[in-house]
Amino acid sequence: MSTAADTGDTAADAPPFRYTAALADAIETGWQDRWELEGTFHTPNPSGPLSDGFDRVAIRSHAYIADMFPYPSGAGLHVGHPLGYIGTDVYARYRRMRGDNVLHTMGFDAFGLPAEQYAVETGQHPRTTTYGNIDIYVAQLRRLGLGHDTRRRIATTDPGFYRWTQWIFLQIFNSWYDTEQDKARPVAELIAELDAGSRAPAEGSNPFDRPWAELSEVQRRQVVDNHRLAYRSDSMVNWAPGLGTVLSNEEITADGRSERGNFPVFRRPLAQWNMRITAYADRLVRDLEHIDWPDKVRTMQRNWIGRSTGAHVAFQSPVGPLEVFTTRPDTLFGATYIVVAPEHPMVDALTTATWPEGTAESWTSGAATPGEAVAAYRLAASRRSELDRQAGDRAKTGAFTGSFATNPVSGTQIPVFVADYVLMGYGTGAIMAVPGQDERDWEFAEVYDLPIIRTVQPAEGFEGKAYTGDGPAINSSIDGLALDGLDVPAAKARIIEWLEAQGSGRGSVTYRLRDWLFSRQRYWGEPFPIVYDETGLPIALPESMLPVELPETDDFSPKSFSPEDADSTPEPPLGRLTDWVEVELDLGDGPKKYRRETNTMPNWAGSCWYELRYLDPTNTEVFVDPEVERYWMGPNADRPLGGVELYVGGVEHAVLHLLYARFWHKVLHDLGHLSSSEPFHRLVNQGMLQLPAYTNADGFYVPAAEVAETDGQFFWGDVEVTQEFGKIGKSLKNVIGPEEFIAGYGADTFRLFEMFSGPLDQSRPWDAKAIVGPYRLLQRVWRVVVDERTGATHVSDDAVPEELNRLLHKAIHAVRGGYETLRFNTSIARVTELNNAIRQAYPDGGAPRELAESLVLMLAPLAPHIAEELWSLLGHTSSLAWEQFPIADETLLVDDTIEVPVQVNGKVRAVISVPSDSDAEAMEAAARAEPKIVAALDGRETRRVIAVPGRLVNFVV
RNA sequence: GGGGCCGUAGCCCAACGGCAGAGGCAGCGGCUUUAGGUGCCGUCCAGUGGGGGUUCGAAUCCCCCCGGCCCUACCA
Repeated sequence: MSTAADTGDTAADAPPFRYTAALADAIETGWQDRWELEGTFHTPNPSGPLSDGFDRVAIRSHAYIADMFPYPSGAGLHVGHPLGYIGTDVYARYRRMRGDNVLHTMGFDAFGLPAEQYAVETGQHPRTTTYGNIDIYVAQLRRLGLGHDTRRRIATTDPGFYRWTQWIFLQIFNSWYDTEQDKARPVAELIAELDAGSRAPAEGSNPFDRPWAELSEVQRRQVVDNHRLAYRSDSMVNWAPGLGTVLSNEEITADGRSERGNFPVFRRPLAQWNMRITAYADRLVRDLEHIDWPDKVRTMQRNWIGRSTGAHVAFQSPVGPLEVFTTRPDTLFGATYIVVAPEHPMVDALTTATWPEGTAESWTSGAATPGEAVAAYRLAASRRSELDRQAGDRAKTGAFTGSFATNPVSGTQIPVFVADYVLMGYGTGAIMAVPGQDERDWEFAEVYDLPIIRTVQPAEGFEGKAYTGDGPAINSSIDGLALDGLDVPAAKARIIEWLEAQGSGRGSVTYRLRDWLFSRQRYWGEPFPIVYDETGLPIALPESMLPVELPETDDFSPKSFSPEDADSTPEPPLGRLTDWVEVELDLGDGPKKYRRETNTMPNWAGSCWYELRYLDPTNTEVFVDPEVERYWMGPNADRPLGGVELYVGGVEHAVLHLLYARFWHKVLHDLGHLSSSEPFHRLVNQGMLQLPAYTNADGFYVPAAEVAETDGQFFWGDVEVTQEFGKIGKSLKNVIGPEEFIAGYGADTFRLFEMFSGPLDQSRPWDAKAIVGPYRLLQRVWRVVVDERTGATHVSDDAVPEELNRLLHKAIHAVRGGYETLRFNTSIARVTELNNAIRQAYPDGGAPRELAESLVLMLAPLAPHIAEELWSLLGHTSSLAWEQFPIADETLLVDDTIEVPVQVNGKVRAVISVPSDSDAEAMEAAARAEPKIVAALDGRETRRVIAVPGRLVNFVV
């Protein structure tokens, strides 16, 4: 690895005032101190506590530029992290110099499992490790010279922050989704309408057999709870007894074990908090049209939400109607059996006491009764995680329930199976199986020897099994319903019409998206602002009791069980704190005993709204002042739904964080707290750096830091190893931090290097040796202003010569273009080009001040410290952060004469010089006068002439 | 299985549909140096992964194929 010594700038022979790593270090830390002292990056709000100095910027336009905030892990930053942070910083600094009031800061996403697990291992409190890590991050970010408004820095673990996370939870808890107005409304309005009789409880929300007016107080509370956007329900969760906690699907490996600890994970129902994100499914899809995000991410969100249209169809069974969802109601005639998920509520009822007469042996799974077969199957299924069940190419398995249901069109009795390829969480948890038109059903039908009926004529030459394509319907007509001959869409429309007329089905829309499981049995998270009374129903704490602080304890480990103990029940750590859990409160009707909610929120909670708190971090009255929110994030012509102007982060958050944050934002918007209805207008995913990693002959990775290169070959000790490039991470043993580069070359060089190797959104290999390029650039820029031998500033007051002046203004134009489009690599190239020209014209110093100053200003967003230093050496007393970025003189962008190619049949035959304002006729005339063209045309007739002013002339013969 | 992105000098990357090269790394030659290194100057280097199409003109737009990367996956 390179160090300062490697760069060769030893004191002995380098000129004393050369720009070296040591000088860079002094300049950088000096300016970092000064920026902090002067509050250079303190951004004024239009009103409220942070509005000091707003008059100075009131007439400016404004821009809010943000990064996805980091989780402060113990490992610190590696070279991949700052790519986005530097990118937004360069852009933010550019926008400020372009004349905008720019809001740019960074906080920490600090709740979460790693801190808790580390704490459990070491016995240190998670708060200690978390805030210790934050200190390390803050120092690292500062050393990179990021121009953050540090007054706005928040951590999601700060009580002053999570007080508002809890407040937002209460907003969500206290609202319901009005499908008529298509927005969330306060629960109080719902109750008023129910009381007034102007509204009936929503479908499925009233489990009691009586109307609202006749319900008891407690029953009414239950009905209202069933409307809430945050609600409790028994849901299937991933329970890892060995870890003592439930896990999200993302925390489970493909073979159904916990990612951490590799413990078995079991599916079991537990009372959990959920967020009704499904109510927003349509809007979350629709509004993707109006935000400026990569197509890829929008597609991922659309797929995740998975809106599909089809029909619900009721099949009569011995124990009542069995409802299925299908996207292919047109294939109903081909439905030869039914499959229900193992967790389906009707499984017990459907399971018969004995095998029906004549049941084939292959259907009984060798069990004596259907009850035995189904029980065994359900047990096996519960031991597989949902992810595992979804993992493809597993052989189909199932169990026959003993029951038959009636196909509503054909009247056929078809068997009902339980199988785990049907998921309880999607649709109704039951499907009509149509092996003729569905590959999975075909597979299952082969295993159980079930009938297969084609209801769509396969295309000519089709030789596969299930046919999923379009084609005319066949075998699909009875009296009063003729589908035969119709294509798929027409058949769908016709059958839905028929089903609706018969009352045995209806057209419907279903989503893949499920409600968001919102509680965790962990210590290091936000407590819920919820208590329970003697009814066991949740009660929201009043705002005045926020925050509900995470109670102090040394006993923060989750209780763990024998890893195989599937029947154990999680015990949240907070549940052990009896003094905290059992509480006497006066919630308006005198002091009473209550029990606190002991789950905590998932670590996504804080990241759902932190970008709003940056706006108004010190406000103790509201989570964000509406006027401040409107100023920074309100909708305008460019951002029709409002939101952060530019948000940069990794594509790994394409779905979860960005979907959850959009959801909360929309709820808050509906409730009137926000003018914007989307949190992030423009999203850019920074590319991933690929670092060299090395494998030995056995294919194992060896620590990249210990590998040395000799004559193009790589060695780990004596062992020759093979180089490859891959994602930075522990598994490839190729993690490398920014510190060593900063020590060896300075932060400015590091920033340039990170920005120079390619456009921000492009992944690329990291070639550490190439950092000398940007280093040399800064040394050369330095020499334009400073005499290396004397340290004197050696610019002149001469006028800029014509040629250089044109080059300068072209550079300004191009550099701006690079900044505007986040292609900083091209800005750097144009700065380099200009600098090379200046140094060629003035090899011994004496460059005109105007040139030098423009050069420094153009470099400032990328390499702010050296730019500040040079700006100061050029005699300026204040920071250049707020200086005007150079503006190109349009008239200097075009030369008086230009060279244009002349083509004959598209092949370049000559280059001619013409006045740049020549019109097509003049260009053609000039081209025809060119001897080479005369020769090339050779007297032939020109059939067509294309002359594009300023571009080219093309003769077609 | 589905979806997306990307293939331009040895390498990283530029190029409103209009002369393929802005910039850098590496290499080579020279100056500097006791030497190595640094610094400076100069120089070398591809016809755009392959095939087809649209066009006066294609790296750029369209189709197919190859290669690489990323995401997602029994969603009825």
